[in-house]
Amino acid sequence: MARVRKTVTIRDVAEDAGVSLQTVSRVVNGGPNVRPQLRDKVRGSIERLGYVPSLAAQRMSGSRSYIILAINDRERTLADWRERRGTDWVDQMLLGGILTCSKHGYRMMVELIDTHSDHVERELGAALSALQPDGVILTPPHSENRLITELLASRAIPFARIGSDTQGPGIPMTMGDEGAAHLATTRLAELGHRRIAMIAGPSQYSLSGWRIEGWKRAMAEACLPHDGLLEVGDFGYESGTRAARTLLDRNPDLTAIIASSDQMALAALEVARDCGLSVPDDLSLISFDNTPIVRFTNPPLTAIDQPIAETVSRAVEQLIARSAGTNGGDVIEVAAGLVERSSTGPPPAAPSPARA
Amino acid sequence: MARVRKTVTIRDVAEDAGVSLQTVSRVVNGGPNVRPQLRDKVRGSIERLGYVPSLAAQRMSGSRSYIILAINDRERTLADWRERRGTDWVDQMLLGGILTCSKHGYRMMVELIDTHSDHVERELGAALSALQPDGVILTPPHSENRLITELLASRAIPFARIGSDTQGPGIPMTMGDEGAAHLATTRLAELGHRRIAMIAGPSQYSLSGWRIEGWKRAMAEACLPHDGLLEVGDFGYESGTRAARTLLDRNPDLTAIIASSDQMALAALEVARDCGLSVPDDLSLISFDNTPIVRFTNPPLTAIDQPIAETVSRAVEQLIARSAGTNGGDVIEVAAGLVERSSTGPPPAAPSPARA
DNA sequence: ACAAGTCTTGAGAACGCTCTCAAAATACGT
DNA sequence: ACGTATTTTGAGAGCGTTCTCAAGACTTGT
Repeated sequence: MARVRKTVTIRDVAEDAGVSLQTVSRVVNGGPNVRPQLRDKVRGSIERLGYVPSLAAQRMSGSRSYIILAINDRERTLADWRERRGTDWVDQMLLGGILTCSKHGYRMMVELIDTHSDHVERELGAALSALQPDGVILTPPHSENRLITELLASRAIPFARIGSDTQGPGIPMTMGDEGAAHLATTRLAELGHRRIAMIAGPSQYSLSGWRIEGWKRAMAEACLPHDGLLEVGDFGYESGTRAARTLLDRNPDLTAIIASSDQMALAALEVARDCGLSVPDDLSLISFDNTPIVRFTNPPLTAIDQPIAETVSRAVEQLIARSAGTNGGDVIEVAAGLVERSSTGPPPAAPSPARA
Repeated sequence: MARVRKTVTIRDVAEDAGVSLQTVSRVVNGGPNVRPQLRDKVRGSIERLGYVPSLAAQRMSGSRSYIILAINDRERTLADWRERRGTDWVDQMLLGGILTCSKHGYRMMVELIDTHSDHVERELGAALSALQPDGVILTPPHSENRLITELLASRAIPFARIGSDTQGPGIPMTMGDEGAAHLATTRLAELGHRRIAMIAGPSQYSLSGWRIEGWKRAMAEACLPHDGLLEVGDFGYESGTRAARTLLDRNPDLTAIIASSDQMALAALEVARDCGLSVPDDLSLISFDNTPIVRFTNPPLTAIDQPIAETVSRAVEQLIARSAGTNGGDVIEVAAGLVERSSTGPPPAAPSPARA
């Protein structure tokens, strides 16, 4: 039976290296003013004993907790998990966050918060008190929630607001929504489409507005009118069905749709199928998000790829560097890209016979 | 400008309630021997001041850290993320873990470890030293890694081994792999299939063996031979392609395949298409995992749903309750279910014309 | 060679909490 | 009413680290 090993503390290392506890601390934290010879000796002891500082103790005495907290919407995340829709935001945040955090000796924790509940403050406050994170990453819709941003500001915790450029405290970060919508629209226009509709997200989200702007700008640049081509959904499947139906009913000459989420795009695909329209022969479709599922639909969807991981990674670095304190700096923007698959193509020569 | 609020400590509460610091601690931890009247008073102060104990401080003084660590394979997880395949294990662990943890006042942290590297011990050791988790959850293939299980045992940290029933320390938990494979095979046999092939996972995984056993048992019960119907893959797409090709080449009378992962099933679907076989008319297909993507393939795949979330949830409870210490208890099994979609049906009356 | 500086090291307090143990308050038995 | 058992409360140490600040060991300039 293996002996239970006691935890190696900084004291053990100090003793082993024959130096004071404080010197070890300096070596561990890369502090200045340690003779190279001593440093090496201490490093040797650390290595040999397998010493790793306790995060809890570091937090206790020092000013840092080495924890970055990522906030997500509980309802939405749980629903996505339960219905096995995939939880792309969480996945991508983890991807971008964990790697970057660990590169700097930090850890990332995920917290789910009820946006719509009035306990937002309580829930978040509890998490902040318990964890005392060095930084917080907010995703939409939290990133635009006044209660949340003010709570964080009042506690002087640096935070990044992803998908938000509103005034106020925190580091605003966007993912090029205007440009992405513009890119998708322009691409469709180049393919020859004239009637390009947009299924936007809810207006509470700033990014919904940006996407609409990008779309309108591209339409204007291509000298195309956009009247009657805008519908609003809530990012969910059902709202996509409604929006797609309305658009197709109202515009017999419609040949392309840009949906503001994969779920709404999936819904549009289904509606098109119901209407006897072939994608992409009769109708082209571009979705936002590029979650794993859109590679496996029939046809696979052309999609705007949101650089969530990259954005979160940059947010983590910003937060760790504390470069922004709690006062907003410039908006940081990471550009989105377009992944072309098989749901886009030139418009049909004449209106599909299935229509009219 | 909002005043920066100082953290509320147990001392503030004690002062506010006019009691000793120790009494507050007892109330917070639900300790015994506190007069109801006093308890209520303290509760009131806690509520009013919004006191939440600092996790770090709790860890420092007490024996618990209130952290459960979930270990995943780094390479695999990163690859899944990068290639946007979806990271079902991580998703499901989070789903089952976060909720159950928070119900008990715990937190869950995700750690990615390189399985194949020889720093396994170093990496895991560092995480354990830094976090000092109260429990660890191991997923395959870590759950069968001697280095890991022994490291955990030597540190006396309770841990659960998911997908493993091997002897040794830790709580073994399985997801009914034998039964699930048996169920899938039986279902196909009931539909009239006689030649039911299995694409298994690598033999290092215990669950690969269990699935093969379940399949063989069901075949035997249906009085069907299983010779030449077994191929082994590595859970990845490419290996699925190879295995499916081999099976179809070797068995012109093959009418059903059970694949040990969604990726391999997807590959089999593609191979079938290449061979001009219709799924499910010419070939029925059942996959293991039921990740989000298999709902969107054409046709949507019938799949074994692994109750990962449920299993992790139970693991968390076991760990928190410490009911098992580091000595293995009974194997805990959560049963898997079959989700029928459109990739299964009766076998063709005669061998498909596309074959032969 | 000496004062004044700089670099290197260490001692001790502090962080916020829980633990152990002793003191005070209450309950119980006769 | 008294001593004894039990419950309730509090005081003080300690967890592993970093912080502040002071002391010791070198430099450097004259």
